[in-house]
Amino acid sequence: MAEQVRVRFAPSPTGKVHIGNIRAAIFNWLYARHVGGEFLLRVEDTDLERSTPEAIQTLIECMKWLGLDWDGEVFYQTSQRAHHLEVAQMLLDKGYAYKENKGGAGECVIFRMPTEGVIEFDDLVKGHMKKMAKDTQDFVIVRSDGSPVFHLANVLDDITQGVTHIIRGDDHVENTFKHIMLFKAIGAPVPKYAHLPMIVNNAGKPYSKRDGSAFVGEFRELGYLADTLFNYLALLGWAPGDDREVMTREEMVEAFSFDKCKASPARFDMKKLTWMNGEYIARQPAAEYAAEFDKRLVAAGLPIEPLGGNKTELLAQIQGRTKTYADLPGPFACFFTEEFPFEEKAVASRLHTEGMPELLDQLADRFQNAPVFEVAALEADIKALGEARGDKGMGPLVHPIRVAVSGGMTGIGLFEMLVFLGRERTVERLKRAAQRLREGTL
RNA sequence: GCCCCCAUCGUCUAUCGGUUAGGACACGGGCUUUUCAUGCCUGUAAGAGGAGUUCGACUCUCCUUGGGGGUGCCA
Repeated sequence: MAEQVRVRFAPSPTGKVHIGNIRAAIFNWLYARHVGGEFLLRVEDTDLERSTPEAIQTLIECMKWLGLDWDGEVFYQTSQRAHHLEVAQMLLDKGYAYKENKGGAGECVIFRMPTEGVIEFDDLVKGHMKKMAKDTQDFVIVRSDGSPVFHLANVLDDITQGVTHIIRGDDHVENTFKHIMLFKAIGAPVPKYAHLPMIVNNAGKPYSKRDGSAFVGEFRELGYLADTLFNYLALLGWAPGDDREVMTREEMVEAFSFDKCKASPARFDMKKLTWMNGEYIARQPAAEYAAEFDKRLVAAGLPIEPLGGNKTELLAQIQGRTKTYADLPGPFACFFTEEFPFEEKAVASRLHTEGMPELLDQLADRFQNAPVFEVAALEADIKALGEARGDKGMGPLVHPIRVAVSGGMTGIGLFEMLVFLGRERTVERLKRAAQRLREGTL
């Protein structure tokens, strides 16, 4: 009977959750779900300075937001202090560790590393790893102030939690040689290890907050979906082996394996993340999208009902054009208020031309007298007018109308836009723009 | 300095000795439509360098170079 797989995510709560860290959580989760094992959450809160209840709360919120559900109760490292110290004493008694007054700070407990032979292990992603014992050094396991050090606490907790696979960042490879000796000294089985490559910036250096958004919360605020971030991060250092990229959780769980993990660092590409977010937004249920849209309207101080037209139909037009929620309401503010902003560049390039006020007035009249105010009819009419004027395409008419009516150069299809706004409002906005151009206030 | 690891388009990656080295993002061109988008078609673009093993190397071995990690009474 195969042993039950048990993995863990063991962050120290620092208030913010770094993407490199959460990616380790994602890989742990993916592996646990793939093999039907358990995914545990251990909070390494031994740094009393930084481990505040708020920091722990933030961590848990990020986990929940990303759908990284863990099994069992949250395990707090501080609860194990007595046990850590007990084992340290045992190690001392058995001669695996010794006391020393290093640098005069008082006596600390130091673990003895071997001086001969090799220490080796098979990393699930990096392959066979080995180190000569002579290249290792003894290390402190209990500080002179009596507190257990990371190495001791981490290993001991993994033993008491019954962790079978340790999946963590590449920066821990060197620690592994120490930890293996600790497991052996304690007489516990050595778990399997999988070290994930680091996420780096454009310069190939570790990705930090200086490179842009580096914390989970920031991506959330910027309007990225949890599913997007999860999917994108899963693809940094792992690929299913075929050409799939946008995948469901189930597909990722099914396809996950360590031998498809890369051993080299991966760069974080904001552009691809944004593209993927657009894919996820386009696939969102309309109601969910509408709820997010409303949040952004409220945040912008706008009413949640459009000035005219059917909101559901309007959002259906906008949804497929949304890359991130941070873009909202942006160019779509014109559907909700008369106080929409005019983009300076758009005005300069499309409206500040000879005879524009007259043209806008002419168009206003034309719309006023159009027999029907519908997409197809309006499009045919403008096309006809353009041809009569000898224009090349509809651009010379469409661009000015768009800017006059919406303030910008992007948005939904122009004629759909006009119909949503309605005849009256369209005519009024065209005339107002013409007037402001004459006054020089636009 | 010493130790460990890594190396395919600009980026993320596929390839597990024999391929016109594939896909995606980004970028360029075209069509739908010289309106915003989408969609579709399409172009540019890669095995760091050098030895070796082999009938045959991106793939295996070694060296060089480049990059990353570690070298705390941090985690």
